[in-house]
Amino acid sequence: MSKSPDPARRSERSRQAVLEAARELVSEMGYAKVSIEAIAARAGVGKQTIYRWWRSKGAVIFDAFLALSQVGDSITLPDTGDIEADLKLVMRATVAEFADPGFEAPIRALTMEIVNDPDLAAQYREKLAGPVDEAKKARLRSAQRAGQIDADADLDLALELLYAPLFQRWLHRSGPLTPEYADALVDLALKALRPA
Amino acid sequence: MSKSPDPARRSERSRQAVLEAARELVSEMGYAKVSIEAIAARAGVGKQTIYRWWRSKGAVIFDAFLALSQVGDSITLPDTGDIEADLKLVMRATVAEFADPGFEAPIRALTMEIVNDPDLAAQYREKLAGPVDEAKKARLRSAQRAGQIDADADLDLALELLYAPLFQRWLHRSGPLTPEYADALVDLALKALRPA
Amino acid sequence: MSKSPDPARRSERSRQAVLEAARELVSEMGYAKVSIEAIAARAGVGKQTIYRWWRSKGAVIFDAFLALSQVGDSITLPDTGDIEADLKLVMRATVAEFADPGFEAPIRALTMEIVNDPDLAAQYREKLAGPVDEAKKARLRSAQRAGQIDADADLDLALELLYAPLFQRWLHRSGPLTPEYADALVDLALKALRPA
Amino acid sequence: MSKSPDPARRSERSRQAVLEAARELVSEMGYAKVSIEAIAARAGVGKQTIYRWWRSKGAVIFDAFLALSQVGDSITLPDTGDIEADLKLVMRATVAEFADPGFEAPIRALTMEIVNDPDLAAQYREKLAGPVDEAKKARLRSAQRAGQIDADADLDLALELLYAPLFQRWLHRSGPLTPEYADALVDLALKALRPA
DNA sequence: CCATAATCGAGACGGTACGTCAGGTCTTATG
DNA sequence: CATAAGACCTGACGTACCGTCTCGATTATGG
Repeated sequence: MSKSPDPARRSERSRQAVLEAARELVSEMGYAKVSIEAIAARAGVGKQTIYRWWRSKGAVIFDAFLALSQVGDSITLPDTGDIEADLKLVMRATVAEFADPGFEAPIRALTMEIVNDPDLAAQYREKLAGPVDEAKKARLRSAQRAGQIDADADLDLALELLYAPLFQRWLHRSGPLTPEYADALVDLALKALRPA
Repeated sequence: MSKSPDPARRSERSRQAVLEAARELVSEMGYAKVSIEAIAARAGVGKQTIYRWWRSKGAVIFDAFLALSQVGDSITLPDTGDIEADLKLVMRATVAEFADPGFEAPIRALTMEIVNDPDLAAQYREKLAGPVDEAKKARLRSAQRAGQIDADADLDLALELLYAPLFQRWLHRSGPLTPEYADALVDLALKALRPA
Repeated sequence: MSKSPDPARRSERSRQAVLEAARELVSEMGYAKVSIEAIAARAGVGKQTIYRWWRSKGAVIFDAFLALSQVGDSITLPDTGDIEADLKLVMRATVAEFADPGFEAPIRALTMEIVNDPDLAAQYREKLAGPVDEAKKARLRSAQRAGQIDADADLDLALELLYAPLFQRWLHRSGPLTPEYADALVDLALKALRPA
Repeated sequence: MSKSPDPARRSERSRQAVLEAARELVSEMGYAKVSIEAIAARAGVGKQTIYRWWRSKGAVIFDAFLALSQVGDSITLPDTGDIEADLKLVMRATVAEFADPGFEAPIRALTMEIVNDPDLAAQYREKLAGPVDEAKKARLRSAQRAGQIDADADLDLALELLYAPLFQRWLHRSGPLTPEYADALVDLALKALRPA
């Protein structure tokens, strides 16, 4: 009765080939210039096989990089007891990641999809951002317990305060992304979150 | 010597028609589904006329909304002397603007272009974000003079602290955009910017 | 190894639709004004389907009329034993055909292609002119056996002597095409071919 | 009141430049690929100047080669008293001309125009073919007077008999164009024209 | 241990849009 | 006022992909 394909019969070989081809092509020519046709050709796969298992080009590429960054069962951020030092470490790492030209294409590709497609945005929040944010909030909660951060602080807002400026600067290319920037951002955010 | 078209001979009528058609079409069907072909048809203009004066679909649409939001010679933010009240007013307005479904399509369209095209990103910063940011920084400077904000604060960073969280929440649809959110954001940011 | 399309997968329905559309359009508006775009539209076929199977507009139109005039396995000209009467009959028919306004457009279209494209000229000779000429030469050979024509005559040249004047007069519109003209031409040619 | 341009004001310099450019371009890239735009550019002339003075691309190109082959006030064919020898001489020359690859492009260009455009065909007959044919007929008339050709022969038909086979063979590329062919053709035609 | 049904690769199909070329008209400024 | 220049609208070009649709040729159970 159902018309949806039977996942049990899905060819894992084809799935992997498609995702890998997608990753390669996005890296080589940028998100916009990648076509389903090209992915199928590179993967040695029929177009129908892609259409059978993915809703759109965006979904394929999204999956491709999702699978890549798939986080383990649980992530934990460093916790030395010094929230400032720990955050600066993490933020400097994040800055470095964004500055890496190899990450440029895929992250922008992911972002494009998220801007356009609410479904993918939800999937992104659930599968990628969510777990990471949970880990970050866990570290902030630890800082709250240690009295380094206001116990009443809204941690979602706190995360935005820390990460959104960095993300926006990268997205709009509105300024340099340096370790100093990361430090300054942490300093400022922590000032905002300081216990009353 | 040059082979680029002579701007003196440009038809203002055609230029306006194209920009208006672009605006209409983006509003009606969303950025992704708009084609240069459709813009030309709607504007009653030859495709070549578009290609003569714009580099890409993105450039046209960008121009269309740029022209729309083209700010007057100078923008000034309200300055009642109370930075908190003034910022909350402005931020609530910004939140309202982002929440307005009528703005959704064009702003996402603009954002898409900026993500993809460094040239347009630069143009965006120069023509749109720049002047607005200057006005915002002017208000912050006034608050610095009034001793409401740390005199040593990096105002670029301060702006990011205020606006980036809002922008990211909208972009990723990661939370509600309410007046309360605006207030909370201002409170937090001002705490970070408070004089030492 | 080859990248050319697989003829086995070719859609006969599409092929027929294209050829018919081509014939109709040439008849309606003349060769020069027919476009591949129009043929595709009329045939309810994608442009690519035409480009996949034909090299050029000329090739399509050529095929269209080739298919139309496709001769059966063998053609035989009348043979009453009187070469003069038989030839006059055939030549009068040919004259009538050329004078028929309904044949004008397609024949001129075919001729245009032949003038420009050596490949199509070869195809024309092989598929259309060749078989017909063979039939004509068979009749002349019969006349040779009957002693009505010089046994040593070069039959290719003989055919040219008979048909080229008619064709040129039609092509250049340099004179009337009447039954009398046909008769006069036969008389003259037969005089040239008379046994020594 | 009239809208047609005043020929008196026509720029001879422009006219020459256009015709020369047309000739060059046809020789370089073949009739079909020449555009009015290219002719104008090469001639250093505004497109309008071409449209003002010529009806179509065909008319320009036609004019270009017409001007080139413009025959002097009168042409005369050799007349040694031996019609066979004289005709063979002329026909061999004609064969050579047709076989010359340098003549190929322009003659085919002219022919294309004539096939399609009755007006140009008329012009061709009047300005080019006509005078030449008159000269040929004059030679045949001389042969009639000398008793080498039937006095009652229709000279128009006689010309066709001589030249059409050659022309058709060239047009359809249906056989080699050699001096021997010229001779054979003359022999055959003269046999047809022999006095009774 | 096959039978049979879904998936697979391939790629033709009807389409839409691309970015380019040229057609023929119109405007502008020179001479 | 004809000209060189070239922008304009139009329409066709030939190409790239879209998403759908057959085709055999594998698979991979489940009867």
